Amino acid sequence: MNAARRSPAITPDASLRADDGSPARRGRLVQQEEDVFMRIQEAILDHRLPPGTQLKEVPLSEVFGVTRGMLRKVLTRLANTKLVEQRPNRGAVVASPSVEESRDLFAARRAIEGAIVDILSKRITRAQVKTLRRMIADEHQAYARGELRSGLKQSIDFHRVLAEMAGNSVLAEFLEELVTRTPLVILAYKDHKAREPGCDTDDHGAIVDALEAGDAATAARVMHEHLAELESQLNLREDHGSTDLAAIFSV
Amino acid sequence: MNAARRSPAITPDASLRADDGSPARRGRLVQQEEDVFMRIQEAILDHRLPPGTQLKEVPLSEVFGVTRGMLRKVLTRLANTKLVEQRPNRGAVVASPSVEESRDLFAARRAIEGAIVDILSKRITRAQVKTLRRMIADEHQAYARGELRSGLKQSIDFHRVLAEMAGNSVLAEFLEELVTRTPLVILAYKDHKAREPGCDTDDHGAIVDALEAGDAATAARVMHEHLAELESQLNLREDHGSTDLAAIFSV
DNA sequence: CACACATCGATTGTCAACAATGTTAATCCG
DNA sequence: CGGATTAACATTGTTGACAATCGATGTGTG
Repeated sequence: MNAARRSPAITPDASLRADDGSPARRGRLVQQEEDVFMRIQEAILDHRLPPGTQLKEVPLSEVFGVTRGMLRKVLTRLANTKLVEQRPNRGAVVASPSVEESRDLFAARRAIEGAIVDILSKRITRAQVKTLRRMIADEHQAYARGELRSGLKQSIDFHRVLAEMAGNSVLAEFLEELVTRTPLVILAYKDHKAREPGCDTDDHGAIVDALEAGDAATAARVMHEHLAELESQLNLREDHGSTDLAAIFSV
Repeated sequence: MNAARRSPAITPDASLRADDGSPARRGRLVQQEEDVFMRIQEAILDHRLPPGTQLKEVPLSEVFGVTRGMLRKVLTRLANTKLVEQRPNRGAVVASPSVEESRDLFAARRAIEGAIVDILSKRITRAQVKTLRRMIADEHQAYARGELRSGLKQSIDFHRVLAEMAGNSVLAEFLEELVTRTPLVILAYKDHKAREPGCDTDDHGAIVDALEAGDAATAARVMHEHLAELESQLNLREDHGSTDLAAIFSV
């Protein structure tokens, strides 16, 4: 079910090195695992490790200075969140989300975030509104200064915080996974002819307005539109998925 | 965040044995892992391994005739679906869902299954309606014959199939997790004074009716009510969670 | 020359011994 | 005798060596 965009089997030595070779290890082996997990995750989400890249265990473990077993655990964790795909006996590769999967992801986000704002509209506090408003202001500032990357990160955090505030840990965890997967989908399918995808409208502000007013229906509607717009900025036409030989050789 | 209902550290030798000691192993080591996974999962969902039970690696691996490493992987997988809790350096125990977690779970199911019926109402086929109707009939028969366990299992399958039919793999996977966790919650919190919780109303039929009619709103509403009723049959009052000493010693 | 088959190197998967940590029980003061 | 300290044990966590598998390359044959 994965888009068959296969990148060459990069051995990413130069790409994401930098580990203190110092053997200053305490009981923080778990810390170390977390660190490796985050580093690889970030590399994937930045497309420093593009979809399809083979993640070989030995080179990677050497780069990070951890044992192969540890790295293996990290790869499994990344597979759990669908950022990498583990093929039995054939190693792990960076996931290539298919169009269908990407659409499903956005549909799922609509469902879950719709529920989140619905819940939140009934229990949001003054302080929370204030926090959200400040986040939006910061976000706008970042965009205004042209700091696209920072702005995007803050946009994402807005959605995360919304989920936390709703106080439903189950939904929050699900959304966390979806929000993490979103950048991979965006980078994989962003339409180069269109403008940079992102939450640089004022939908966030409108959502907070509705939440403050306790207007669940409006909040949900704006959230839906917001996500639909984000999705619409992507180039999610079918083909991609099935290596279309005819098209490739322009027959 | 877990209900502190701690059961004695059962070493479940007699409880779930039975493994072919025959060394008829082929390349099916992964099969074996799946088998152990399912066996433990079923034991948990049946409350043969009640919440709080310690799952020690050596005894369990011996019972199933697998290596400790294999069992360890299984425990991690079970922890991923929240059926067991892994405490660093202190082993794994069967999860004790808290009241809050249980409520969140039902709220999440409402959100996700609401979205599922909404999607499905727009694309359901004749054949699918027929399949669902047959499932409902079978389910009713089971209940009518007093086969409670079978009926419950079929009720659950109904929800699963609905998710599959909607064709959104992301939502389907989320729901799969929630549906799996539900029996644990039910068994942990079922109100012994009330009647056996389950889907033995005809809500399922009403949902299919609405789906067939393409009436998304009604389908979603009935689904909501259906889940709300199931939740209401549980004894989800606060306390449970924080070992209430005063109550225990009736001070 | 195309295709099936065998061999070799590279890579992943498994295991059993070892290390680290937590838990329990005994011991030693105060 | 209560409470802390420490020693012995039980349990989990990690590692490096070994085994199984895959993919590529080369070879033989119709």
